[in-house]
Amino acid sequence: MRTIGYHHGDLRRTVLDAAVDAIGESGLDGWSLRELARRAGVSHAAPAHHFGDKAGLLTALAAEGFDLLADTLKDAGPDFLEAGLAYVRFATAHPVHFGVMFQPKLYRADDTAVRHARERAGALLAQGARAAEASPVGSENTARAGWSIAHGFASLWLAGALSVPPDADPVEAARPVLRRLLER
Amino acid sequence: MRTIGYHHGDLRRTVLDAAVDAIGESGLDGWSLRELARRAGVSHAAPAHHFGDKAGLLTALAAEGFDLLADTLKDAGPDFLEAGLAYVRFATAHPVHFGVMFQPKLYRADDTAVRHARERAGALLAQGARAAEASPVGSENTARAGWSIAHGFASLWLAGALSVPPDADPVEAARPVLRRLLER
DNA sequence: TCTCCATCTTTCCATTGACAAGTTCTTCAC
DNA sequence: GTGAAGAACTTGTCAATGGAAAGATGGAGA
Repeated sequence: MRTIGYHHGDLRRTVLDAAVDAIGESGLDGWSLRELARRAGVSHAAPAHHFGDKAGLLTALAAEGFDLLADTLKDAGPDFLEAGLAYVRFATAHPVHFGVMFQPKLYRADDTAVRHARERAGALLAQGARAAEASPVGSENTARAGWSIAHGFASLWLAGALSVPPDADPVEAARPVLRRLLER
Repeated sequence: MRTIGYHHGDLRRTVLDAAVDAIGESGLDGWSLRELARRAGVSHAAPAHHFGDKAGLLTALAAEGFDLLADTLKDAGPDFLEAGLAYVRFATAHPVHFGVMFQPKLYRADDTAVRHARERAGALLAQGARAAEASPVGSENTARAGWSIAHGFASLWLAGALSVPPDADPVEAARPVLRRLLER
């Protein structure tokens, strides 16, 4: 990989990383394509070649996010609780991706790469739900409950809405909360 | 209320409503202060007098959102399930407010009006959690579980992530899901 | 009636997103 | 090894935007 000269070498990756940094620092509307180009040391129009426009860049981020989520869920295995904790682990490890993924108006949700990655993650989520509920009766609601509680906890954590010690581990904080859904 | 002449009469309210419309149509970055001013029939700098800047307008929206949420929770009473359903009802009835409220980087979360409204809503939420769990042991996790599942369901519903009939009622769809947390 | 001040307008500038056209480099067929 | 084709990037441009500054308007109270 070269980093000097007319051809950057890995501009697509560099701009995506810069976007994650910039959005992480300043929020979903505190960044510009031109700023990313400056950070990457290229001209202001270079990112457009790879992503088209802002929505195109966010589309790439969303696709990458669903893929990372699927990877995390796959590593966690089919256990219901572990899948939920993996979901929280992904969201807190990749907060920018997570934030973009579930704001479909910001990107092209019907993009092929996004659809494939989202379906892969969805299949792994459904697998975790089937592990918890053997009977098919009501299994859809069980799946939605598990997805909801994991998604909700992650969202509230990232929004800073939960009053927790500053150095707390989100996954360990989530464990007793997600358990509430299983044990009673 | 007048709508012509130098003084608009109720520009603040008008611009807030226009912002809700615009964000609802085009998403959180598909709107501009100048567009809102045009919709309201005033000069492009008029909104700045009431809100300062974009973050100021979103701050007003967030404060209004937490107030509306508190109102909805108050109407629902202290029952745990009803509070959760009220949470979903608020989120789906005011999706733009809900979306802004939990993206604190977009506005000034330490604003006085926002803080007061958020604390009022938080107190009502905590009251619903106490109703479910008499013993103080683990009640914090119960509260977080309830908030998480309601927040998660609402977020996923608004993101279009749940596969449901197009005319389905979100509150009725949420009922069996939230029940999973109570009955087992 | 006079004065103060909230409300709104006009003017201005740096920044941005997006497009068009041109330049540099790489790759691959022959 | 060479030359054509295309990918990667640059330069130039334009309308739109956010935000600030300074001025105009009119309502409300003394």
